[in-house]
Amino acid sequence: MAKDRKIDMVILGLLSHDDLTGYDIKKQIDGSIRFFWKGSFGSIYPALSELEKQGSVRRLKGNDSGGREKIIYSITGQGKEILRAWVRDEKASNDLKYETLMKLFFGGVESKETSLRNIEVFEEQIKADLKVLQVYKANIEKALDEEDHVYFYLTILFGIETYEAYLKWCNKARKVLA
Amino acid sequence: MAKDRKIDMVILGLLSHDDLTGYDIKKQIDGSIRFFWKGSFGSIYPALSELEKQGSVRRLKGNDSGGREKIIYSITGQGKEILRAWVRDEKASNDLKYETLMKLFFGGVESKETSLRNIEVFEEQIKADLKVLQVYKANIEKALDEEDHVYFYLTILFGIETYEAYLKWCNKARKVLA
DNA sequence: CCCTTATATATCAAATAGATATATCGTTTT
DNA sequence: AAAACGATATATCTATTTGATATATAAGGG
Repeated sequence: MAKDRKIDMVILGLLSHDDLTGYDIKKQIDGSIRFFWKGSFGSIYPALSELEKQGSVRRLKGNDSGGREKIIYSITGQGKEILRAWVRDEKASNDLKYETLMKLFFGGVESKETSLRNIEVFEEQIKADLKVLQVYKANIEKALDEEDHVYFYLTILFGIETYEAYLKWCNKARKVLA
Repeated sequence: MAKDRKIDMVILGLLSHDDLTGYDIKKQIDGSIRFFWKGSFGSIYPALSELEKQGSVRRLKGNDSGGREKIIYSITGQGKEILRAWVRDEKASNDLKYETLMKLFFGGVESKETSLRNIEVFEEQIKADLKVLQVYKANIEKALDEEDHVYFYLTILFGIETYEAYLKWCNKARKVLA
C-alpha cells in the first residue's frame, strides 16, 4: 500500500457532496460504500490532518454550541482537482480478501461438515446484506432523476448482482460437497 | 488488522500440502488463490520466521546444490493443529477493496465518458481473468476424484460465478449511464 | 561474454485495521 | 435528581500488510 492513500479519495469524494466531520465520514462509509470499501478511524483522522496540511481540505468553524469539539471539513478547489484526476486515471486495484474462501480452499484438513458450516455462515451474512441493498435500491429508484443518484445506483446494482452470484454459488458448493 | 495474521493461515495451508520455500509460497498464491486472496514477499518472509520461532513450521535442509540459498519449510504437528482450529472457527472477514466501484461512486465529478471508460477497463480485466479460471476449471474437472481437488474446484466455481456477475453488471451499468 | 529473465531472500517506508482512551451529550432508568 | 447507558466525536497506538527496492545466483539467448 506504500504509495497513494486511497482513503484520501474516499474522504475527498464524500466531501465533494457535503461538509463533514471525521465521524460523519466514518458513518457514510459504513452506510453506503461498505459493500465495496471500508475505512477505519485510524486511517480517517490522520488522513484529514494530512489533507488539511496539503490544502486539499479546510477546517470550517467548529464548536459553536460549546459541546464536545467538532471539526467540520470542507473540500477546496485543489482537493476537487485531485479527486477529478484520480477518477480520470484508468488504473484501479480491485482486491478481495475472502477469508471464507480461504477456509474452504484449505477445507481438506477438516471434516466436510466444517466446510458446509462455513458456507452456511457466509450465506447468512450475504442474505442479510442483500436485504439492506434491496431497500437502498427501492429508495433510490424513486429519486433517479437527480444526476448524482445514478452513480450511487450503479454501485448498489453491483452489490446486488454480486451477492446474488454468491448465493447461487453457495447452493452449487453444497451440492459439490454432498 | 492488529490481531491475527491471516498470512499465517495461507502459509500453513499451503505447507499442509507440500514443503515449500517462501518464493514457492508466493508463486502458489499468485497462481491459485489470487482470485480471493493476495500475499506479498514483505508479509511472507517475516511470517515464516515468526512461524518457525513459534514451532508451527520447521526449516528443512536447504542449499544442497550450492546455488542461491534456499530455505525449504515444512509444517509441524502444532502448525497443523493451528490451521485446523482456524478452519473450524466460524468467524471470517470478507472484505472487498474495489477501486473501480469507488471511482464510479464518485463519477459525478467527471464526465459520463470517464465513467464508461472506467467500466470498460474493469471489464477487460475481468474477461482476461475469467478465461484463466475457465482453463483451471476444465483441467480440474478431469481430476475431481482426488479428495483435495474438490476444495480447489469450489473456489474456482466461486471465481467464475462472481466474474460472470461482474460482466452482467458492466452491461447493465452501461445502459443505466446511457 | 553480456543481457535478460527467473529464482530466491530480505528489508524498508507508508498505509491500514482494529483496538482502546478520552470526553460530551441526550435519553432512560432508578 | 442521580446514575447508567448509548450515541457522538476526536485521537492515538500497535500490529499487519503492501509495494518498492536491494541483493545475489542460475539459465538461456544472441
